[in-house]
Amino acid sequence: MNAPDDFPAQYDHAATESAMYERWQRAGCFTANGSRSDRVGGDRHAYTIVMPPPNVTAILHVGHGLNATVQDVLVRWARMKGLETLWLPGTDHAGIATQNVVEKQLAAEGLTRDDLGRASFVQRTERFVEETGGTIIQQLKSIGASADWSRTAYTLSPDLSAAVREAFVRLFERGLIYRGHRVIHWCPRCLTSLSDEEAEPQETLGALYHISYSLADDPSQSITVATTRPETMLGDVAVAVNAKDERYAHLIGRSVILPILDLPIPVIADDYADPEFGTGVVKITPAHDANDFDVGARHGLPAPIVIDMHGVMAEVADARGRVPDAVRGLDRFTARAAIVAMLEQSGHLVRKETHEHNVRHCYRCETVVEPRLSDQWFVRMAELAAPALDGARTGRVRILPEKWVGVYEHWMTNIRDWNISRQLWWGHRVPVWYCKECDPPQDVIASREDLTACPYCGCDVVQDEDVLDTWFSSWLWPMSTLGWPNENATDLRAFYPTDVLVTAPEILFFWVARMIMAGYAFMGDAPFHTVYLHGTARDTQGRKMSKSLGNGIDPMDVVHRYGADALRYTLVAGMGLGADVFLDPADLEKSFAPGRNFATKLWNIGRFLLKNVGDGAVRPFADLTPVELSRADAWILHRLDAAIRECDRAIGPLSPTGTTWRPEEVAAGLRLNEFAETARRFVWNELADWYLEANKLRLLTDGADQQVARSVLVHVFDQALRLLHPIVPFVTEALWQRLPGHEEDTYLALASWPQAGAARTSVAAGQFDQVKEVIEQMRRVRSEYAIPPAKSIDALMVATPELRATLEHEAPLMNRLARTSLSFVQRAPEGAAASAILSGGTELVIPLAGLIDVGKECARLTTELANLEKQLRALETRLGNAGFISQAPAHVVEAERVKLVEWTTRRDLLRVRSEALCGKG
RNA sequence: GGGCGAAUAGCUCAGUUGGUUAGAGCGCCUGCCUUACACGCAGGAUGUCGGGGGUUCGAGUCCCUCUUCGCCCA
Repeated sequence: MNAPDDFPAQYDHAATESAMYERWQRAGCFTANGSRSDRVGGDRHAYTIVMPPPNVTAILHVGHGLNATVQDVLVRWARMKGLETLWLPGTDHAGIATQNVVEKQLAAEGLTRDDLGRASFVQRTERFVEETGGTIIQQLKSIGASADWSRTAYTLSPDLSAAVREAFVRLFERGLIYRGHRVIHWCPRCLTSLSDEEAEPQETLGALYHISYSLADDPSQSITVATTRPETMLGDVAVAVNAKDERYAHLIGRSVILPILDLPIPVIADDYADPEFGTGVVKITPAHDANDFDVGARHGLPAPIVIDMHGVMAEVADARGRVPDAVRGLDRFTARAAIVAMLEQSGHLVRKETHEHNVRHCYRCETVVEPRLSDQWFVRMAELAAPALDGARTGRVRILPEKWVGVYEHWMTNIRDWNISRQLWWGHRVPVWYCKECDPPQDVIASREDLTACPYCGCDVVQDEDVLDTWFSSWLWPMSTLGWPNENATDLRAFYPTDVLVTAPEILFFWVARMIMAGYAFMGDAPFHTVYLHGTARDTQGRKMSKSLGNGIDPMDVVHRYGADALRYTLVAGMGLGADVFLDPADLEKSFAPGRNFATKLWNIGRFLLKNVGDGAVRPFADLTPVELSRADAWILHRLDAAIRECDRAIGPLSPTGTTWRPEEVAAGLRLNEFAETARRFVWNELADWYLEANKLRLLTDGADQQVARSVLVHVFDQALRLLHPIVPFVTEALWQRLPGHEEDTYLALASWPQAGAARTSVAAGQFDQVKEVIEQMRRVRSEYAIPPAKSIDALMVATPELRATLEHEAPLMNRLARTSLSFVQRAPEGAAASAILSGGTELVIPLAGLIDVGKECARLTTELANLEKQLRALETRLGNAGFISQAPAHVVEAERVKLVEWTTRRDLLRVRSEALCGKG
């Protein structure tokens, strides 16, 4: 099994990964069993993460990879901790996005959705989803995502659609869903309304046009309004000034003449007019601006519509005679130029200045959004927001990084009603029917079941044509995927509430906040206790990776070239809490080689181990007695304990101790980069660089000690593989399967998480640190004086009495690793020599007559001595400070005293060396 | 315009309640194909912790202020 042939010097990820994933799946490693959850009488705590569902037709990009990797690390860790772990995957039907793609295909065939009609358009979209959907699921598998695919959900599936209906009807019955007539965001390309969140503001350099309106009763006077959208003036019904604005107070109640149309419109007083902005006079266009709509409503003004659904100038409603022939039929932006030209010609354009402002764009097609007056369905949010806000404030839900808490609270406290209807065909149809004859109690009928006749009069009914916002299904995701609204569903009882929600901050409002509201509204509890908002993948210039910029990295490309483990390692290691991950799309080697190199390093530790231990039986680690252990053994076990503790601390508690997070633990954990770095450092810099090197001699010498070394080595590597498994699952599993004593059909993916022993100082481990320091100092001297690596050199040690026996015993090891020939002496000899003072006061002297540069060594000693004396003086001052002694905690003062002794000894020894080499003074 | 946050080595960033001589990775320099690994080994250099002020025995860490940058919302 471990023949040299299948253990090449370099790890072959391609030969390992997909086969390993298959084995995990066949063994059911990722399948959760609800009946084992202690919430339904089982014997294990449950741990659940619901995967943010990618769009069903999406192709995996780095953002998905990053998101999935974070979740997979957490889930694999929880699984190893022995929890009944469910990572529930799925996809989102993505209303606008998917419909857009299909419409583009149709356009290529010269067709529109209207040519097909609703039913066949939906059919065609379903077919498209069947053909192309699911690609991303295969891709997630290839990066190692250990989701429970047997539970894969889809927002448009019958079960989840039923949940959507249930949620809608319940909210309708509670009076929280209503039909509203108001100005909403409209995409003239997608031909649908958008929620506030879907209309994304973008900084745009536009113009502010100052237009003069003459007074109707005195054409010699005029006032100037400032607007960024002059084309909407055709729909103006008033100009507003602030009542407190003395400049205009005398005009209130009079009329001005709307240029071009020559229509008199009133000057009204409204606080909406900001005296500080522009000229302080604002034109009021109720049908084409949400704020103006409110002003119009306050003043009982009409709302003429002069722009149609396509963004084209037209007399749509209440607008007879308002759109001149010259602009009728023009696109809004063309019309803007035409209107400006007309104003210029008639002398009404006072001036035009460049103006930077935010213009909202459709988040799916980037088209500039048009405010549009229409009838839409809204969810009343304030009542839903209250418990969700409370949940964050009381610590029921924590949001990490904490800087987002403020943003969340601000949004929640200023929440606006949610427009949930979309004029699309792809999605959940609004479950509302209109009776053709009678007038039902709430005017319309919201129903869980499809209606064919009015339940009140039996007459014909028609269903609302609109579909629901995609996010109206997404916000139910943590419940609906577990079986809600069936409150007896095993999964719902076993796994709800879930634990952590991992996503990008961009969808904090779109999705996360709404899920929390839905959780409280429908289940009476938050859907998760932790929101982990990770960073964004960016290129080296800090630009977000995106398809349109062409600066993305294809994760599949990385998987093929460097392996899934390399991808995951790079993403995790680069990801501070909430920090963006910087990658170079032009140089994959730079970004991903470190991950691949680490996998190879692990692989080679495995090779070394197999070569030196073989795959036969090894003494069980538990049988070893402390006296059998070498100092190196004690040291690596001590380091292992420390590494486990640090990893645990970095990744943090699985869940809050009680039902809410205590203030001191709110920010704890989820430092995946620290977790990765700690584990890497242990394996590479401690296990490989020191323990393996220190063990080479022992492993070559047959006998009882060799058996101890083998046992410790296998144990420590086994533990290290466990620590690293959540980050680099493939290479660790492949190695773990080859460990001596591995039992058939057992998987690292299900192995238990390492447990740290009690924290304690180990004398033997401390002694090994001394040995290590000697070797390091010897290497430094060798390097400094360019002593050829192969040349062995003599070195003298003046050891303190308590260390002498230890150091003598470890001399063979030191000689081997530092290429020295050590002798122990009572006092350092005179003469040209390089030296080092070790902690604890041991002196290392390397007589190098002829080899060393006395001046150089002298200068080095002098600098070291000067630095130390400076530090020592500062320390003495601190200890001489009455305030410090009396007010600092005792352990801090004590530590400073210990330091004083240590540094003084060192200073004295350095001074002697310095004087011996450089002469006194 | 309102709110939130950031500024630490050449680059990207750690530094969770103030308390070792401020760390890591990458990059850079020097030397090594030392029988697990050159995707490797050994050694090395690099910081007025953005400026100023304050609180404190003690500040990268807390407070104020200025500068620069970012994010969210209007």
